[in-house]
Amino acid sequence: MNEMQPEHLKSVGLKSTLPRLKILDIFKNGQERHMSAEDVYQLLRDGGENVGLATVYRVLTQFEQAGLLVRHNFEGGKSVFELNEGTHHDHIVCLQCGHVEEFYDNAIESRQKKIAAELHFTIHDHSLQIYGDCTKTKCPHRH
Amino acid sequence: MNEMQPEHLKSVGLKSTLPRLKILDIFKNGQERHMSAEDVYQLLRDGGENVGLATVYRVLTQFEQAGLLVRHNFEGGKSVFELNEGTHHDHIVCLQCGHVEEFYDNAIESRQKKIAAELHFTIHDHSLQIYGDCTKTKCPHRH
DNA sequence: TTGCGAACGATAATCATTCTCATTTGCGTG
DNA sequence: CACGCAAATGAGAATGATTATCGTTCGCAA
Repeated sequence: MNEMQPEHLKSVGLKSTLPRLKILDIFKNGQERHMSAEDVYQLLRDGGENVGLATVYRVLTQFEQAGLLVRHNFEGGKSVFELNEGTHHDHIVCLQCGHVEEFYDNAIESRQKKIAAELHFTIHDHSLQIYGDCTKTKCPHRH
Repeated sequence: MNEMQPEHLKSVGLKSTLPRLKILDIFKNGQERHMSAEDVYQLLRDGGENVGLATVYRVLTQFEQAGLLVRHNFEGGKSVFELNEGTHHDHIVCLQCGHVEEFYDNAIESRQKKIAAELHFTIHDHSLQIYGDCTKTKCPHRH
C-alpha cells in the first residue's frame, strides 16, 4: 500500500509530474507530518532527486489550493504544510525542539463561531497555536 | 494628558532617545492600534521626522522585549504591534480591509490550559486569530 | 564640558518566497 | 509509436520583510 496515486493528482486538476508525485509521496509516507518548503527540498535532495526549490514552493502552493495540503504559519517565519486529511485541528508547538502535537476541542470551536457571530464576522478560517515546552513527553531534544 | 513619559522608558531599562519617544507616542496617541514597522515608519515620515527604518525595527523589538508592545503574526507576512495594556486578548481580522477587532473569551482560555496540561506542555503563550469578512460592521472598505 | 558607550541612519546583507524565462516533459493526436 | 504544444520545470534573478554592519551622533554621568 501507500503507493503514489497519479489519479489523485488528476482528480484535483493537476497533471501528474515527477516532482509532484515525489512531494506527495514525502507527505504520505515520510516521517514528519509537518514540513516547510526547505524541509521537503532537502528530503528530495537527500533522495537524489533533482528538483528545484522554486518547484517545491510552486507545488506546495498548488497542493494547498487543491486541498491536498494545509498551510500553517507558526512562529519562526516560515510556512509549514501537512497532509489534509479532512479533520480540522489546532496545534501545540514545543519552542525547545519544534515538536508539534495536534488537538481538537469542540468547546473552543463553538466559542469561536459564537464570537464571530457576535462581532458580525463571516468566518473564513482561523488559526490557533499554543506555544510551550513539552517538558514531560517524547520531546526529541531530550533523549 | 497623554504626554510622552521618558520615565516609562527608563523604568524598563531603555534610555530615552528621540526615536523611542516618538514611536511610543505614536502607539499611545495614534489612530491605529495595530501597526506594522512600515506603518510606524510612514507615520514618522509624515510627521517630518528623520528616523531610519532600521531604527523602527530595532525599537519595536526592544519595546516588545521590554513588554511595552505585543507582537502579532497575522496572515500577510508582516508583524504587527500593539500597545501592551496588560489585558490579554485574541484577534479577529477582516480579510477584506484588514480591520482588527479584539476579543477575550474565558472558556477558550481555560480550555487551552486544560489541553496543554493533558498533553504535558508548559504554556509559554498562544496565538489565536479568526479570519473572515466583517460584512456587517464598520469595515472601512465599505463606505 | 567632556568622554564614552549606547543608539542612530544609511545601506548592505539575509531569509523566505515569488517571478522570469529558456528548456524539458506529460500526454492527447494522428 | 512519433509529433507537437501547452504546461511544468530548474536556475537564478527579483522581491519584500527583517536584521546586521559600520561610521557618526547623542544621552547622560563624571
